[in-house]
Amino acid sequence: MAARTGGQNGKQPTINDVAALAGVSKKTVSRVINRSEFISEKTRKAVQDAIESLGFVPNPQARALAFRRNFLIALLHDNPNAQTVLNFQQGVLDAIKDSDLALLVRPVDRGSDRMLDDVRTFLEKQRPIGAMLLPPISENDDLAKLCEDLGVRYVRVGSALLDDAKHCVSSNDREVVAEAVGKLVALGHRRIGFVRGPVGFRSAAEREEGFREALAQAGLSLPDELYAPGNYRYAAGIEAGEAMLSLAEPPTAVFVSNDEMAAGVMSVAHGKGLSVPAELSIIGFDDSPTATHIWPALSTVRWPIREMGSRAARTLVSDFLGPNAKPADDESPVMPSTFIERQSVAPPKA
Amino acid sequence: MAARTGGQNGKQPTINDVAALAGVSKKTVSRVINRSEFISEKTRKAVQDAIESLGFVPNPQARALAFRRNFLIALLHDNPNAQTVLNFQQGVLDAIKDSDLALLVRPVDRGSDRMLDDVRTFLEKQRPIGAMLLPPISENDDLAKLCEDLGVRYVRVGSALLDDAKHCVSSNDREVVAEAVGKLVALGHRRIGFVRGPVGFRSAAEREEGFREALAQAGLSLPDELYAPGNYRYAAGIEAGEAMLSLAEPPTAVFVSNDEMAAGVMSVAHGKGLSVPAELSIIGFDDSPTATHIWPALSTVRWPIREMGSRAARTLVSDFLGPNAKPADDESPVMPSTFIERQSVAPPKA
DNA sequence: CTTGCTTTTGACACCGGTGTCTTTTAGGAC
DNA sequence: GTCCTAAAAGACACCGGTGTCAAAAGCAAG
Repeated sequence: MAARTGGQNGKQPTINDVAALAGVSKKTVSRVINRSEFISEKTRKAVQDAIESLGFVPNPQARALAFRRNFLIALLHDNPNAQTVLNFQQGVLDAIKDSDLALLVRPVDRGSDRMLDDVRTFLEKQRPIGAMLLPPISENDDLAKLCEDLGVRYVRVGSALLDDAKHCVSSNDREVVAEAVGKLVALGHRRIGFVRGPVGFRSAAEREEGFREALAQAGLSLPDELYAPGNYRYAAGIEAGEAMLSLAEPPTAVFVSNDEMAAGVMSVAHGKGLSVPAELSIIGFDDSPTATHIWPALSTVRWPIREMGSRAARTLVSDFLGPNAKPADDESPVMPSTFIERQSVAPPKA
Repeated sequence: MAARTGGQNGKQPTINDVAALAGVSKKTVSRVINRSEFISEKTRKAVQDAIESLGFVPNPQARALAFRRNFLIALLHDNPNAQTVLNFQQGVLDAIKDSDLALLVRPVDRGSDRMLDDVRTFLEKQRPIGAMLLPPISENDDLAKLCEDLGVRYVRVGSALLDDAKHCVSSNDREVVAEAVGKLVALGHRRIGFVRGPVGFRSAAEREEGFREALAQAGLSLPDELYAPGNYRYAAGIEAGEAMLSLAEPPTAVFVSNDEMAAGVMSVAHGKGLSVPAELSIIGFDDSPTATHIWPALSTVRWPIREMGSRAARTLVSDFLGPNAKPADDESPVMPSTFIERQSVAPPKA
């Protein structure tokens, strides 16, 4: 508990006040703040005391100006889903908690044709040290190039490596999807449906590849009628469910590329009086809140999203976070997703 | 499309460059940037051209320093639910889009006993112009007082007026809950259960009051066994559902204080083979994504959360947002919630 | 007590803007 | 043309820090 003199005379103390009180020059105070090594223990102590007793907090704007560098990092996203953004954000904050950094969050409208200009303006104005790009905009190479051009560091977060390791944090979706689908096969499922994510999304492609790998591994094929397009929205799940579950020979299990669509498929199953999981096993992806809010609870794949946030921040600005922050060079930027088994999967009936 | 000279020679142009190019003093350029009125049209034009051709963007840190004021507003929240935070945030951004302001998002750990100190440090360091407090932390008077003391403007967002209108944006939960429950009554329901939100949350109290108002209005009573405590979590919904639906005479309808718990109740109903809405009507609150992802889709109450975000920003910093931003004094800070009817409500069986 | 070196400290300019006050310019009345 | 006044523009200090480089202090060796 430092003595809080509060806003005495209504003004924040400045470095000059500290210098005066400690009987040193402001530069010396600056050295203490920035942990310069060329300072005697005695002086450091005196300055520290003065800082404490005044409740001095360095003005970040002044520092930013003098350093010609802003202690800000930006999180750019196009709301893949709210929980993901917030968890990621929390991970970032875990990482920068004890540093001087602050986090700027910036939604980006992927659809707009002014998107690049908007981001450019934002980056030019705020000049953050670095930017973290969440999927799906992390897949946009122009955006990465823009950061590069503007001298803003960047990290791209995705379901697979999108760039060299220095600019990437990713999960291993393909493997984990293959593993999950492998479990369906092991339970005896032979007719397994697939609901895809939106075209042009890397995450969707990765999940599909993982799915196909597992089928190939088991020597199974994917008939056209068991393959549905989708866009990660609930309505697409409904459509896919309607289509597949009306078939003469419906699938006994489905892998759906995200939880929201999986909820749609499940709702169709309920509507048709099909019991889940007895008559239809469903696996989703995301481990969104929805996964446990529907009935039966959905087996799904979880991204280590908070950890990815920390990792992304550390990759981006390890040099601002103290000695242990930097991920070792030989450490892979791939963070493992996990398959979560809940109640929506069972062996096929009969 | 301004000519983008890009990062020529690797540096951002400064106000001095603009001044030199336009053949005026930097103060004059400053006047143009800040739309001072004492400037001739001719000079303004010349300066504008210079700005355009250099692609000059004023350095916000330098401005902040000189103005002794930071062009930042902060959003403090304790993740009431992810979608809410993000929607609110979007509303704020709608409002500040064309201004010089930027948004800083800061999660706060309500549980921590260092919470106040953390926030204080944050505010002292960043010195935002103002802070927006989302529920439930908006209900914390100490936090509001802290902002006051630090000279940081604030706006508290809540389900009811928490402070004077200058510091408040709220919804009219009580009324709308009463209206929703009124509809249950109108359909013929007489045994209506209630699942409460966490003790100590204003939002929970408001919803309960609305519920009781509607019952009183209809001359109905609320027997103890139809009143369940809760905490806004799914598991609490499960518990409440187990308790009420095991009764000899279960309710024919339930009002649940948020969607997440409502999903829990619904899942118990499914588990017991009760058909929703035929045998049990359910109303939730929040209009979270979950509401439409469960089956049947949940009737619920929607906060005008994005609009509240815009409104909060405008109340906070109307003086930075141009002439039309200020909400008129006689305009109420109460924004209307709406009852959304979906498939989880029907007349009682028999 | 000097000398010579290293460590510590300080003076002063500077980062890129704005505030204040002064000077210049423009325009109208005489 | 001169004078006066208001509008426009500029000079210079300042916001609160850091960089640079020179000066002071500390210390061992001579």
